[in-house]
Amino acid sequence: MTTPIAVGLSAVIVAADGKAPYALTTRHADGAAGLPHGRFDPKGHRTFELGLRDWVRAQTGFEPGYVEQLYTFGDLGRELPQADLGDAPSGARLISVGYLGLTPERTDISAFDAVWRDWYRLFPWEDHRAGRPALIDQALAPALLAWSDASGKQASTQLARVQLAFGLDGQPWIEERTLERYELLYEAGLAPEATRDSGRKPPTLPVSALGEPMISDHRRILATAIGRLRGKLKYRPVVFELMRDSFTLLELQKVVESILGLSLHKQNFRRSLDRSGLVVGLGQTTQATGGRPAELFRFRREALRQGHLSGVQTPRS
Amino acid sequence: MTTPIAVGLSAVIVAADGKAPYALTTRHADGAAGLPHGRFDPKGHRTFELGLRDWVRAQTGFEPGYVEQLYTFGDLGRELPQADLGDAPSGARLISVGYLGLTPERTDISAFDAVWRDWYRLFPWEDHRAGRPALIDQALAPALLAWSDASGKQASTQLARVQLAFGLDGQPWIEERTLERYELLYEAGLAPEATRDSGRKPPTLPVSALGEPMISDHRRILATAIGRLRGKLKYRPVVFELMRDSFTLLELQKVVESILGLSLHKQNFRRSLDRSGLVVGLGQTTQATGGRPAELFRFRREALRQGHLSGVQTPRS
DNA sequence: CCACTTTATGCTCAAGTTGAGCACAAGCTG
DNA sequence: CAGCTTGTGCTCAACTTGAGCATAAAGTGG
Repeated sequence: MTTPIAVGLSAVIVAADGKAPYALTTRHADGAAGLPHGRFDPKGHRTFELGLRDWVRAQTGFEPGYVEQLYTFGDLGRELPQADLGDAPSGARLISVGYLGLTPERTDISAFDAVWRDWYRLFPWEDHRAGRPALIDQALAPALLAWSDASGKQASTQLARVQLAFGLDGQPWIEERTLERYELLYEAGLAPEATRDSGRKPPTLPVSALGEPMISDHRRILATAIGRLRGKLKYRPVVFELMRDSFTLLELQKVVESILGLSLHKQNFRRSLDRSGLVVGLGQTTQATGGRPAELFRFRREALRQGHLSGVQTPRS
Repeated sequence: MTTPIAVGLSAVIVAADGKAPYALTTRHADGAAGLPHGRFDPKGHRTFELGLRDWVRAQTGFEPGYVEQLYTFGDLGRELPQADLGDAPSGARLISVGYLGLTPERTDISAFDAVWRDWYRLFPWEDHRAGRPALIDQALAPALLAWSDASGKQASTQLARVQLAFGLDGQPWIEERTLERYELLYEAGLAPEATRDSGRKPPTLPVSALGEPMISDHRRILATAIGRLRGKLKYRPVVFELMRDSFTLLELQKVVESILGLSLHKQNFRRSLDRSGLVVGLGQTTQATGGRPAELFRFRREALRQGHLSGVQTPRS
């Protein structure tokens, strides 16, 4: 008797505005958040992507545009509780394929039990736009250092991981290392998910420092998505999937900043955009913002055809 | 009655020397090449990676070191013929998870039905070290352009894809687009695998231009691996997984060149290495090469701990 | 031993890019 | 109109990159 395999498809659908980046999430029984997800149906779905689109549509009413595969998670023991896949045969081994989707618009999903959730509520340590969050050095770092200290033979390795991931001890903060940071918190038993999965006692730090947990391994998938998107912004013109047809350069910058969780140098940001050839001015201006009216730009989709596929530069301020 | 799912694990294990990059391949019944692969066992394998290591060891005797996940392929219709997974229930939907492994040494695998195969025999159009291969413009481009021309309404899209992927019409050759190129050849019916999968008539171009086919979707997985490795070299210090403990800078350069399929500017290559802090001279020299003895270097593993994780620069010559 | 070949390595120079910031422009508000 | 807000142009020094010249240190054949 072989163990059957069930494949779960999960989607991180991202939208962003000047204030925050949002992930499309669903609400579950006890108020826990989850990603839109469902079981891959070998009969009904010709490809993963089509299956994923079906599930997202069914659960949130949202119709995904740009979509790419993120990672396939197959580890035993991370995915069990609440990984509600409806008709999955009990006792099945669950593996899950994560996808990243981008959209310019937070569509109306009020008819569904779904929310566009500011992802920094789930990862409060990731938002450095207003400087390094105090909770890192006040709450997380002490707990992580204590854990690494108690890691016996591996103490020095774990210490190095913590320092690199969280930018301690003079290390720079590298925004793409979102997954590494989450994994460390999980391993250190600081993520509520970890203690849920293992039956250990829950962490003592408050949710305001540890972020809101999610069902199953969804926060891990979200962390993967954030890290990937932060990296990809820089070498592929994907931000534009998050923008409407026309936008001002500041709007674009704010979106990039919200995704990266960093603030950028304004003049240099626009200079690099200028040179990149990725955008063109429309000659029109908008005065929606208060000060001097800003020129509207659009993404030069033609640039893709011409092989321009570097991303936007991200000069820190 | 639900359709069962079988998960296949496939490995692209790469080694390289000054002459060529090699992938560890297995030999099958009719002489066709394949990748080490096998079925993921939900009972026996705690993680994909462990399962993969088991299969590679069993089929080739090779013990993988560095390993990373590449992509999960789930499309219907690409994977059927010869995807011999032993005890897979017939009628199962097969999905396959590809992995990339790197090793400094072409270990002895003569006891197994395995070969270290120069990957440019499978992708002859990918090797530009001695200039752009004539077969692109003489054989592939005409066939691809004819196909795009015959693509009806999509003709212009397909034309643009071909030009971008193969560097036609003034476009630059971008070495990472390995998968895009293979996909185009597949879609155009030029890959023997495509006609095998669909029952259409096989292509008329010779294997010397189209490359040797592989079983199942293995050449696609290999193309994915090549593209990923070519990209990753530049932003993560992974080349060193392909080097022995000590090496000369020219050896390193040759390995990078063989992976990229490009030749590089020697002085600038070493200058950038120098500045990167990724290597240190050992003070010893070797005169294995004929001319003036070269200094031996080693990878500064400490650099990883210090957060240096950019890759090597690749200044084209 | 010397001219010559081969590989290794140092160095220069112009052009371009980046990081940082000053200054001015063009709206709105009280 | 002063003062605030956002937008936009421009400069300057420090670095990086692309390209190539020049020299060093081995081996080889005469």
